[in-house]
Amino acid sequence: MLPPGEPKFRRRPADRPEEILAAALEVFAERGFAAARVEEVARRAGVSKGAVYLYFETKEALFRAVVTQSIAPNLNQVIGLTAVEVPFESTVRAVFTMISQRMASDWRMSGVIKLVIAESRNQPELARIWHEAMIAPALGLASRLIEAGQRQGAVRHGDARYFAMGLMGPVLLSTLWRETFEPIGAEPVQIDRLIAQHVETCLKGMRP
Amino acid sequence: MLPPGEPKFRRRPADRPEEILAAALEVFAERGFAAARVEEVARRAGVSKGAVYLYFETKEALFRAVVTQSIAPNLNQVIGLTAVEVPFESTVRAVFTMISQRMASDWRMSGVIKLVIAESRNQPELARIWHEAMIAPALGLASRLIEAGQRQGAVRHGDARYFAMGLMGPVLLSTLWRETFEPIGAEPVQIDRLIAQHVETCLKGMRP
Amino acid sequence: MLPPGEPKFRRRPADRPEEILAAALEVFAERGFAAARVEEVARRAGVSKGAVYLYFETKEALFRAVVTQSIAPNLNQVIGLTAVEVPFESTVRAVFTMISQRMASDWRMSGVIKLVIAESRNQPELARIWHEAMIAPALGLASRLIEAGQRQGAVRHGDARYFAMGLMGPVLLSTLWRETFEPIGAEPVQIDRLIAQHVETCLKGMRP
Amino acid sequence: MLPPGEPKFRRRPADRPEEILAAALEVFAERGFAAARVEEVARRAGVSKGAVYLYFETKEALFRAVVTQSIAPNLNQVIGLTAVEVPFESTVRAVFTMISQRMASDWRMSGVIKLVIAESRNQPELARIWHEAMIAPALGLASRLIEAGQRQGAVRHGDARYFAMGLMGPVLLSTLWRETFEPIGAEPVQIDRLIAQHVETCLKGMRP
DNA sequence: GATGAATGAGCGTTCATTCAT
DNA sequence: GATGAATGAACGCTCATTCAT
Repeated sequence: MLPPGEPKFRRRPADRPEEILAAALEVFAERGFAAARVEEVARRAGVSKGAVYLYFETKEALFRAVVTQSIAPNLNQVIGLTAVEVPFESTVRAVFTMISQRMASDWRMSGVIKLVIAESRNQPELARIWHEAMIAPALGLASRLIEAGQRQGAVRHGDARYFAMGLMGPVLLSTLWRETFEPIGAEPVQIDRLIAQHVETCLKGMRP
Repeated sequence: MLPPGEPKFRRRPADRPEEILAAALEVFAERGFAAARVEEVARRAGVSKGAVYLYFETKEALFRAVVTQSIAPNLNQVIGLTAVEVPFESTVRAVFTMISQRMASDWRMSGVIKLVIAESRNQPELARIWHEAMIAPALGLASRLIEAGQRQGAVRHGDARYFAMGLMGPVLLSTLWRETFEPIGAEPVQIDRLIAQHVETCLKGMRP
Repeated sequence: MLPPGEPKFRRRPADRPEEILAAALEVFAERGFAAARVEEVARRAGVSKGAVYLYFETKEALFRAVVTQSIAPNLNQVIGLTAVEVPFESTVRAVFTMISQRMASDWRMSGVIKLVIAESRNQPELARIWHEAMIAPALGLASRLIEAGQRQGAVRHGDARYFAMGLMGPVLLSTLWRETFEPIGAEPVQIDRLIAQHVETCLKGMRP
Repeated sequence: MLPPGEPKFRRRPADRPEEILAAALEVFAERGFAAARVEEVARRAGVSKGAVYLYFETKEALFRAVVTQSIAPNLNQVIGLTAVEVPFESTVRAVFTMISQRMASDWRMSGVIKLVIAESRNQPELARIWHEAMIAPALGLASRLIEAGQRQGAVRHGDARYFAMGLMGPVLLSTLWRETFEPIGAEPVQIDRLIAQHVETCLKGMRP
């Protein structure tokens, strides 16, 4: 009874939007917003060009969805750590171990970070959302952690926000390194080893 | 350099390429390569659209020129420091003081860095050029400096390249912060202060 | 006609084509052929988009059906008047009273007239059908009536077809007025009063 | 010195917009707004698709320009007649002689009238503009003329606006006849003869 | 050299039509 | 029969590039 050959249409389950989002993240991360072609997103998602528009109003809406959906899963993980009450240095090690594991395993984050940076002028609303939902909370959490360390006498005098940025900077560097220079043949960075070494350096350097 | 008596508002054709490059950097940094319009570059350079094509074969050639011309001035300055032979920590402080001053004063570098990151997949040749001409030499220089420090017993055991990235990471972070989040109202970062604090933290943390 | 006991809100499949045609006339009259969307027709008919294609091969076939089905009911009514043999002026008054009542009550005719006019170049076959089935018979009927009046000495010398058009013109004008200018706030026309006054004027003006 | 073959570009004088408008009127009148293709307008104007967008922002703006530019020349001509003070019947004859000549010679008016009618729901602003700039003034002028005739005892009792519509109706009918039914082979209407006969009929029928 | 009107390939988006369910 | 997700041709609009002036 099955007709020979491939059926022209195939009804798929409700995960179509996710498949399109995944394909869109790939294409946007590779090409940037303007150079990405909707048809290419559709091709990688295994659907026709028109199907993309069944789920997303415009190319820009698709882009927004790509960026905003990247926030939730990471946010929860970071928030989870605030509850734990442990000595300062152990907490910093735990947070950055988690971050480096996420960065190493979740290839999607690197792409989104690059997109937010690259498109911030064209889509300031996305930069704002990312700042408010991801950057500011994470930076605030780290700053408060450091300030607590300073009050406990575990951390020397200094701007807590700059200490936090000093810890985070190499995370960003290694992420963008992987996105930018590894594809053209630069020596790979082992993110977990880089971060582990850097965290120890900073912890020692931040002691009174 | 200007012939005396020449009124300075008189545009001399010989300046055209530089003016176009400056305008192009502005527009590319704001919009990215694909979303940048040649006509907008021409407008900001005060020339006609056709004039851009008198000096640059294509939009892509213009982009390549923007990125490659940004290398030379910075490269010389870094190379200059290798000649000087001073104690390890003083050299690190001197290098990063210079870097933070350049980053704070030369708004063009931030834009180019962002462009190289954003367009690395579309224009891998540019990422390669930047890596070979800027990143690898600078990283190699820093690594060799640190290795020398380790041989002198001034720096503890550890991967020299990761120490260098640990030092550089916050420079990149603050640069992209200024490009990405300050325009949407995020709290500004004082790059020189951040870097100064971070360098002291790392120097202390890198001691044996 | 309805079987007794059948609840009237129960949609019977046999009504589908009529419901679709009614919805299609609405949408085509509002938007014109090209701007009308099949999905909107389906929505107003309370069926799915696919259902339209169960009854009509293509959008164009649906449009043809809308236009051609509008012919029959009116044709019978006009033809009915030819049988009656009454004095000239009474017949003219009777015909135009009927026309003005139809025009005032049957909002569908106005829409179809507008469609035939608007789409005559894209669908010349429809203009031809309408001309052959509606316009030419009606105009021929009126012309023969007037020629009879002229032979009886009740109507002055002149082109009978132009007299007929002189009588019909304001009917068309008021119909299109209602379609075109009343929706944007122009003063409404009372079609029956306009036609009554105009018929008297023409009858008097056509006397020898 | 002339290169053989056709030059790829040819700079034309400042009448480009008019050429495009003329071509656009043709295409819109034939196809309606939605079915008209910008590329076809460009082809008939002898320019490329992109050139249309040098002079008109969007297809809709082009359509608006087509409709609004049709108003001015006719308006002046009608207004000119209000100044003249002549006996009632002579004035009516003069006005309609002028109208029939315009309609017979200026093929553009018929197309625009059809467009305004057909697109009034999609582009109500245009129907409003046409009503305010053409229809209402002309109808008001005719009504005032007839009311003056009534005060002079030259016109019998009756609604002046309906008398005016009675006079104008056949003008619209014959115009749309030419647009709609003559292209499909219907017998042509000699607009000037129809109107001349109709005006005499109405004038006689409007006498007290 | 310099200009900017003109070109036309390319892409976002729509929607008539199809067909697996 | 009915549905509506899916398709893909078509078309509006943009903008890098060209070239007559």
